[in-house]
Amino acid sequence: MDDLPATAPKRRRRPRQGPGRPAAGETLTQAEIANAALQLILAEGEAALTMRRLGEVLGVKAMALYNHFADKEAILDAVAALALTRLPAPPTKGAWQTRLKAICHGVRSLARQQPGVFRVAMSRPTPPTNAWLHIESVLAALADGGLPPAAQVAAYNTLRLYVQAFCLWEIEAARHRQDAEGLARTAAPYPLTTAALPHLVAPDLDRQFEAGLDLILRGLRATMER
Amino acid sequence: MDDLPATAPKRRRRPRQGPGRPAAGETLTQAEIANAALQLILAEGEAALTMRRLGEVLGVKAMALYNHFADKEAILDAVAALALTRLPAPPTKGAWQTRLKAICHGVRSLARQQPGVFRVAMSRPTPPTNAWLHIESVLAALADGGLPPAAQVAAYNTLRLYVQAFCLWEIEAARHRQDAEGLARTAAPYPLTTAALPHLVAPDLDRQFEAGLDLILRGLRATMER
DNA sequence: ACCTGAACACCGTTCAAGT
DNA sequence: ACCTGAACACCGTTCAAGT
Repeated sequence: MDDLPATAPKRRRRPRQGPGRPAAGETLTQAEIANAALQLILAEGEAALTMRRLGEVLGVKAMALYNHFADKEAILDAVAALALTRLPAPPTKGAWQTRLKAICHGVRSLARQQPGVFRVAMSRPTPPTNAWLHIESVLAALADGGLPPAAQVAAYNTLRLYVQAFCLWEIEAARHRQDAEGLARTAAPYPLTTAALPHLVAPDLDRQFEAGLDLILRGLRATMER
Repeated sequence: MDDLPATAPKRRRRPRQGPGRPAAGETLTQAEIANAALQLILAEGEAALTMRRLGEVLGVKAMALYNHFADKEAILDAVAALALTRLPAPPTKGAWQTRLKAICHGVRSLARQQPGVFRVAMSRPTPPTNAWLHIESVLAALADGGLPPAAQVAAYNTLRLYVQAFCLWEIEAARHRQDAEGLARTAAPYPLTTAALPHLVAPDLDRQFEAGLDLILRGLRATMER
C-alpha cells in the first residue's frame, strides 16, 4: 500500500461518467446540470431527483448545485424547458384540423416516451418560454379555421387542458393496476355505470384520446360554420 | 412549586379543541382523522398536512395515526372521499346538456371553495368509491342524448379531463402572478401569440370554462345528430 | 387495543470555511 | 468563482415499550 503524501492528489476535475454527462468543461454549467437531471428522471424516475443524488451523478456534492441554480424549483424549470425541446417541429402544411391533431399526437408521444419528465414539466406553475413556438402553431391552425384571437385562445386552452390531463391520466393508469372485481362490486347500485364498466375500468386509450380530440374538433367546426 | 407524585396525572383523554374536532369519543376514529386532515388543509394548505402536525391537531402523537391508517396515502384517500361529499346532488330533470353543465359547474365551485382539498383529491391514483354516484349522473345525461355505453365513457372522460384540468389550472393561476411585461418580450417573435397575448396572460376564467364546456357539448350534439 | 419515545433514513437549504 | 463539511429544521415510518 502507498502512503499518501500530506497534500493528497485532490481531484478538482470531476470524473466523467454516466450518460448524463455531456462533454464537460472543468466547471459545472446550468445546461450540464439540467441535462443530468433529465437523464436521472428518465433512468430512475422523479423520486430519484434529489439534490444529493443529482450531485452524485455529476461527481459533485449537492451544495455545489446552488452555485448554478437558486433552488431545486429552478432546476425543474430547466428540465421542463429541456423537455419541450424533444417535441417535433410543428407542421406548417395541411388542413387546420390535421395540423392540430398532429401537434396533439406529438405531445402524447412525448408523454409516453418520457412520463416522468412530462409530469415534472406539467407540474411547473409557469410554462417555459420556448413553449411560445408551439402555442403559435396552434393559434395559427385555429386562425386558418377563421377564429378571432379571443376564440383562438379559448380553443387552445380547451385543447391543451384536455391533452395534458389525458396524458397525465394515461401515465397514472400505466402505474396502477385496477382491481376490476372490487370496482364492479361497489358500482353495482348504478346500472349505467355497471353497463359501461368494461370501458371505464379498461379503456382503450388510443381510442379515448382520439375520441376526445374529435369531440373538441367537431365542436370547433360547428362553431366556425355558424 | 409542587413536586409531582411518582405517577403523574397522565391525561389519557385528548383535549377537545379546534374546529377539526367533531364531538369525539375517548379514542381516535378514522372519520375523526380524515375530518381533521381536511380541515387542516382547508385552514393552512396542503403543505401543512404532515403526520406530526395532524397528530398535534388531534391532541396525539403522529405515530398514533398509524393505528388507524396504513400510511399517509390512505389518509389522503379518505380526504378525497370526504371532499366528494361536498359535491351537490346531481340534477335529475332538465335537458341532458343543462344537466351536464350543472354537474361541471358543481365541480368547479367545489374546486374554488376548497382548492387545497381539491388538489389532494385529484392527485389520488384511484377515485374514491363514492364517485360512482356522480359518474352515473353523467352517463345518464349522455344516455338521454342517445349515446351507447362506449361513447358515453369516451364523452365522460373527455368532459372530466377538461373540467379537472381547468380547475387545477385555475387554482394554480390564482397562486401565481404573471409577469406580463416579461412574457410580452419573449413572445415578440410570434405574431399570433402576441396578438392573442392579453387573452393568454389574463384570461377571463369564467368565459374560458364556459367556452371549453360549450365546445365539447357542441361536439357531442354534432356526434348525436349524425 | 391504542398510544408513546426514540430512532432511522431521508429531504432542501444555509452558512462559514476552504482553494 | 466555485466547491465542501457540518449543521438546521424538517419529512414518513419502524419498532420496542408502555398502559
